[in-house]
Amino acid sequence: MPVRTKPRPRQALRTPQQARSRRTRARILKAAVACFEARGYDATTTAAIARRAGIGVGSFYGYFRDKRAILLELLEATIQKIADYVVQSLDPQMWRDADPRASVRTLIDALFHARTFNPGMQRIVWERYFKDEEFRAAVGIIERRIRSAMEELFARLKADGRLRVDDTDTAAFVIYSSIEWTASRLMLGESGAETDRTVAAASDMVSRFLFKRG
Amino acid sequence: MPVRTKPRPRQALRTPQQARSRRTRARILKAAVACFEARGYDATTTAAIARRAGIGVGSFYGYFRDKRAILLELLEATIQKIADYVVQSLDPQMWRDADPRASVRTLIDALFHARTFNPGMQRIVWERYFKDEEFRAAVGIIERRIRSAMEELFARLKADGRLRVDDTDTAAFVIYSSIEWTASRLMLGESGAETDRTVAAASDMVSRFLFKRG
Amino acid sequence: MPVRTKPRPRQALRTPQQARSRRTRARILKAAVACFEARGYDATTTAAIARRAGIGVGSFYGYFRDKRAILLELLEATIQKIADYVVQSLDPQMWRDADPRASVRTLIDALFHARTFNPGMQRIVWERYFKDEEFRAAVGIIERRIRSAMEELFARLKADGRLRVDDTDTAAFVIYSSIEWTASRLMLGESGAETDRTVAAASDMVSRFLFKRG
Amino acid sequence: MPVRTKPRPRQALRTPQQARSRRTRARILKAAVACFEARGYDATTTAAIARRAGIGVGSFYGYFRDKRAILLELLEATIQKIADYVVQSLDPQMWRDADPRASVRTLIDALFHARTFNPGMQRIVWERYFKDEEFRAAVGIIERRIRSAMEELFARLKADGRLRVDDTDTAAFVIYSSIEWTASRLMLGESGAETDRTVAAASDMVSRFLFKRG
DNA sequence: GATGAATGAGTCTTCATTCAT
DNA sequence: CATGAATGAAGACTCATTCAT
Repeated sequence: MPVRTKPRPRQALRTPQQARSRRTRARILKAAVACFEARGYDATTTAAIARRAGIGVGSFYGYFRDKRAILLELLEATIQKIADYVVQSLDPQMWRDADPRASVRTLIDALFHARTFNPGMQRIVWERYFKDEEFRAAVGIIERRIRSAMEELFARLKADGRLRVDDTDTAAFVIYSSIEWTASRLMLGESGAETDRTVAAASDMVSRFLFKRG
Repeated sequence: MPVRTKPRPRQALRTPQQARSRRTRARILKAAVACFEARGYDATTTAAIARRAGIGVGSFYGYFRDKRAILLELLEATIQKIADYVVQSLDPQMWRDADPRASVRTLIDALFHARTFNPGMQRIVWERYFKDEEFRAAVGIIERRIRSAMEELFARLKADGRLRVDDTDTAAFVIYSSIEWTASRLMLGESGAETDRTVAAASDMVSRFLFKRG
Repeated sequence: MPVRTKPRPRQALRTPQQARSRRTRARILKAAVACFEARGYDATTTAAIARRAGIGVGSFYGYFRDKRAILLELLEATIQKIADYVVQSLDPQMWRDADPRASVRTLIDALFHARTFNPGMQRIVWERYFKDEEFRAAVGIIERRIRSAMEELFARLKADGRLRVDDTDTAAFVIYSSIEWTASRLMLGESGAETDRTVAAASDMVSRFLFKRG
Repeated sequence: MPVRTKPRPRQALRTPQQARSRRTRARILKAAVACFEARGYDATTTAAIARRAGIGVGSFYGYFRDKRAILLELLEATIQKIADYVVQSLDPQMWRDADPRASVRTLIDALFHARTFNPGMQRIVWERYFKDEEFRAAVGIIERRIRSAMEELFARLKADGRLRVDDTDTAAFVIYSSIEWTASRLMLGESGAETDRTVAAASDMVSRFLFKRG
């Protein structure tokens, strides 16, 4: 890149309205994910993504700022979904009415299931998580929403005298991080554990943690 | 960053016997860790490590195959220590004699404490974990040893009728992964949780999971 | 270039102390000038400079930040020399003692001669002048020093009643710019004028401008 | 910026006869000038011109071979005007009849004024001048016409014994180049000089150069 | 043993130009 | 005719690794 005195405004991204353009955009996303999964994020070059998408290198830059933008977009597209999905299972009404064990099981199921929304991305997001503040922030949004919902729920249950734990905020953190990683490990393989039995054990652990008759 | 697929033939490593040589080696290790912590693993160049260690770039290669070897060595040096340290807290004799809650607390303490053996390396190891099979393998050694010890312990306790859980192997995995990540998150900051309260909560969770009167 | 969250410090430039290194540096400079002259500044690639210097691309960057740095260095190295050289010919003592026509001729000679200090660079510096603020600034230093000296000299001569012009500062600017470009055009060729006759004419023009009996 | 050595075969240009087409052409020219002024010639992309002109990139090529063609066209459109305008002020009849000082003043005024025909293009043309032979040639046409007229005029005046200078051709060159650059510097700013005083000084310089009683 | 200059393959990124719609 | 998506050659720059001194 030639040294510029005045930084030139980055060339505008294509804003795809036409059908062909949208299809190309989708092809790039798909190709990128495939490359990321196959060789990891860092080892994937823009050229490789373009080749796999069957387009020229230059076209790539018409749609995305760089490969990081793809990952960020994919992540941000799932953030809402994941958080919404899990928060559903933290509905106070449900927890009041239903059997505590069943409610916990529903929550744990949701937390595990949320990991499967974008299975191929799991490892990639983790690969990025420790290197990229923006990624941590994006993932942090999910965590904040879910932990907040847990904290609120636990506070109510505690006020109703239905909870065994006192320090509900810390409990929310411990439960969240425990399940987050247990579920991730399962998805990433190499854990030597089975999904059903893991979900069951995790449910037991959490419900006994929270409830006397858990 | 050029990602090398095929390793090239390399010059033989010096095996340092002399005092000065050993000191240089130590300086490189220290410099590398400092660089890794400061800028992350990938962003650290061999030149930067050498500069910080006060040696020439060429000399670096006399001591280490590459920067990856440094991390691997640092990791491998801690593997034994960590595993040994945690396994101590899984001594069946102790668990039979002591109060279950106290035993669990000792285990949780050990698992949290083990993370502090090489605090600056935490993030770096995680950064590497998802990208490098050999790293996962090294970390896996710790896990396997600890989970094995847990499985054995739990099996005995179960045989003695002192355990609430049935599926002891899965319980071992769930407990291990839960605490691993909870402790990591704490070390890495940004969790918004306090150490003491987190350890206490984690202990409660695990002991209630395992024992009727936990 | 991968997108970095934190900008990495630019790799340090080699500071050549050893003989070989100094020779390489000189080779690069020479090669760069040759390339610039042959194809122009913009059309010269770092690779071309490196090839001509008989070194690898990477080596180039060990010595210079980019090709712009070369030009700037060459320019800055001449700035002092040129300004000093011309300012000499503006010594008030000399102008008081000597014949006005002779003094003017000495000045014009100096201004023309200064252009020959780095003949190959003339066109390149001009090529850059209009595109690069830093270049204009560097060239501006020469101008400011010379015009200042002229202004001071003219003010004194005027005070002595020896000058025909009133607005001495504007006179200094007009003389400076006139000779600057006339000399440049001569060096760049295609003017269809001869050096000796041009210098003579310019001298006449300036001395008649300044002095009654010029 | 890729510097093309060999021009590729190109699609035929549209020859606009229709009103709309001519309007589009004008819009492109206007947009190009605006871009050139704003960012410089080299930093202006065809896409930027097209965007500013409100047309598609592809359409651009229907009207101009490339951005260079635009500049060349703009220049060539002014060449006649500038030369004609200045040559007017070199009319021998006028110089014979009028006061020499007034004639010179008229010439200098014309030379300065000619620079203002296309003020925004000044810097751009200079930016191009040293890089592009065809540009130098185009600008050279102006110079040749004006210098020829000057040479002829001076020769006559000399024959009439009204001129102080002997080497009239060289005088024409020196005067032309002097005023060209002095006027340009003024237009480009950063000279620290005022227009009126500069024109006055330049007039004095030239008239004293040419005439005894200048 | 130590040094650091030299290397060049490998990445990213831009942009003039074409051409299917 | 207009459009703008697609192209890919070309250029800048980095950094792990070697090797002559």
